[in-house]
Amino acid sequence: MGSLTRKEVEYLKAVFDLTSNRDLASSLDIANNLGVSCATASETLKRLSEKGLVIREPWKGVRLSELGFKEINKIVRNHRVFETYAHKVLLVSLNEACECARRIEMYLSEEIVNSMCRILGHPKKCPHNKDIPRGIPCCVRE
Amino acid sequence: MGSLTRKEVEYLKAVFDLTSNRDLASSLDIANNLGVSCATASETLKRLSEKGLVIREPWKGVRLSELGFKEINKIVRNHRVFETYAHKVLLVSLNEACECARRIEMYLSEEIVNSMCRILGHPKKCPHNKDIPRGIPCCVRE
DNA sequence: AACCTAAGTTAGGTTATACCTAAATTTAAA
DNA sequence: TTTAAATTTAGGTATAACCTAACTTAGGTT
Repeated sequence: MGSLTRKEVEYLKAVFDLTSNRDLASSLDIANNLGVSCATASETLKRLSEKGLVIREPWKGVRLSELGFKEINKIVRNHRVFETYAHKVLLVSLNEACECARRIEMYLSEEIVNSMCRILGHPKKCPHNKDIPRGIPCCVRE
Repeated sequence: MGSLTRKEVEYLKAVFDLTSNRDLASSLDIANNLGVSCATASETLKRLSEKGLVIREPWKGVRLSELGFKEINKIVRNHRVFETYAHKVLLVSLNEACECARRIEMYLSEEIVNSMCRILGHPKKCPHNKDIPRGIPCCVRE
């Protein structure tokens, strides 16, 4: 429905990162990750669970819902494709590329990102050596 | 100081456009342009004048301050360079390019835009045939 | 010169995001 | 079983954006 705010994206990214090992991300971990109080984190996560983006197990932690994963995976793809393109093709410093990617990641369109991805030859890793999520049907046939 | 909000950028763009002919843009013109009430426009313009981005002549209208012009000119350049690049190099439809440009224009960095501009050969016009503000020292020597 | 009317502004209210501290509450470990 | 740490709730603040209704001003008409 209503699209995500910048902060909500930050929270989802934190959940995404923190649950790469473990099953659940705790409010405290997320609070530390984002530099806010535990109460604020808890509150925002509650809102995100009401929007259906995370699954909350009260007093335990949160994980991404299917919808939440789809959303944030797309944004992570946007970030990593863009920063790779900016660094490799536009010849901008990696730092600069990453900073700009962070600001625009949630506003980039699939068409533009897929086009950059194609030009780059569908890279599997960003310059930080992190995985670039596959685009379907950009990198992979349906 | 505090950077611009998206809405503030919209207001500055409206002032930019509306004052291309005339000296002052009225609250009503801006309100119509943005689809808000006159009261809301007046209020926001007051805030922008407190931030030093527009010069307000109460009961008459507003114009961009030097700072406001510098800010919005940069954003307009970002928009037009990006949309040109997306259309010409990334081969995305003009509509798509413009839409995405609108969303990211205020977050693009100078380095990235200058790099796109260089690759395009420092074009003077965007695909809508509007002027692309010169980058200094990108398009023009200082 | 007084007087309308349209344009512009102010006053007061609403909603939403995003933060906080302090006070509960729950879980789990000693 | 007690207690400490983690978590949540309650209650509060600030800011951005919007609104309607009431008021003010400027400028053209008589």
